[in-house]
Amino acid sequence: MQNGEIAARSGLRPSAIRFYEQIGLLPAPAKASGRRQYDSGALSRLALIQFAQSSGFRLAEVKELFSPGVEERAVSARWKRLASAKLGELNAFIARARAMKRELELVMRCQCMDVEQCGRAIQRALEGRERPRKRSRALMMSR
Amino acid sequence: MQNGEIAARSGLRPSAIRFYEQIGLLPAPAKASGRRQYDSGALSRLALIQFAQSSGFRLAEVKELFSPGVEERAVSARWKRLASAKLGELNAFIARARAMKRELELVMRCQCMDVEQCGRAIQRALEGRERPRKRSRALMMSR
DNA sequence: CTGCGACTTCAAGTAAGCTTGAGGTCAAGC
DNA sequence: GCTTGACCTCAAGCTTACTTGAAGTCGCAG
Repeated sequence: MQNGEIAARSGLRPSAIRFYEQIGLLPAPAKASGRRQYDSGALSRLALIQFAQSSGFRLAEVKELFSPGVEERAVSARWKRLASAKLGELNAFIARARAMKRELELVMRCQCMDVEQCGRAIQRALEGRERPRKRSRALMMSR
Repeated sequence: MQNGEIAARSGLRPSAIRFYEQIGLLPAPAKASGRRQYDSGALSRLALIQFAQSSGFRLAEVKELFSPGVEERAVSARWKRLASAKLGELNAFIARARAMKRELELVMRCQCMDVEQCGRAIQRALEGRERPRKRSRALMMSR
């Protein structure tokens, strides 16, 4: 199986496969006349990568899942550590998303005619409330 | 009020203020001997920008809020259009986050000893399920 | 006069996860 | 022998919201 085929089977693009290899997420396979030759193990590994990603793990974390620490020989142990941290992140994340929803619902009742008026209204409403010192960067949405 | 002061009052950094001006989010103020001189209107505008951001709007969307289309002279009308779109995104977003939670809870029951075994297990579990053709990129978490 | 701090401009760097482009190689088919 | 298509490498680009760095300007205190 070479790059085009494993890409098609995994639903990724050949460039993504090469990228994973480049960052050390996928081991470099044997090559025949310059071309990568993959076996079904590589396909399983890609499935695992994709599953982990869809569960919210970043590639760096997936990499961590693949490379055991001293006392974490079992994959399940690594999964559990990573997953419980991620669950915490997700909860914070959902809470933040809900707070945004509440703000949006307030916005839906906006009566302001111009930006100046609206800016002053927001400013008054926020007065006294503590301002976050550092931008939260907690939540981003896709395009 | 010059850059340092409006930055301190808004909780932003001077560089951020200049950046907003650069991308056309904040109108260029008058300058005295090369330095920007802001009035309280600028501060209100920054408050509005920050509020919009905290509600999940990207800067490009905030910009749209500031520049009316043909039939949308009132800020409230623009807010409503943007906010209802954003509410939809947020809901999709929360749904995705919850799906991730379910996956993570599955992962917490993982018994696999090595990556190969785990990859195969995932692969079997996913067999038959349709694979997303295009990566969703729907959700990202902060560090 | 010198130093200081706050400001200026402009360009480049950051994170994440890839994609895209340029330019080259390889085996098969006609 | 030539084209085609799939692959290769390497570097750079994409997105968002800024920050950082280099180098210069400004007014004021001492």
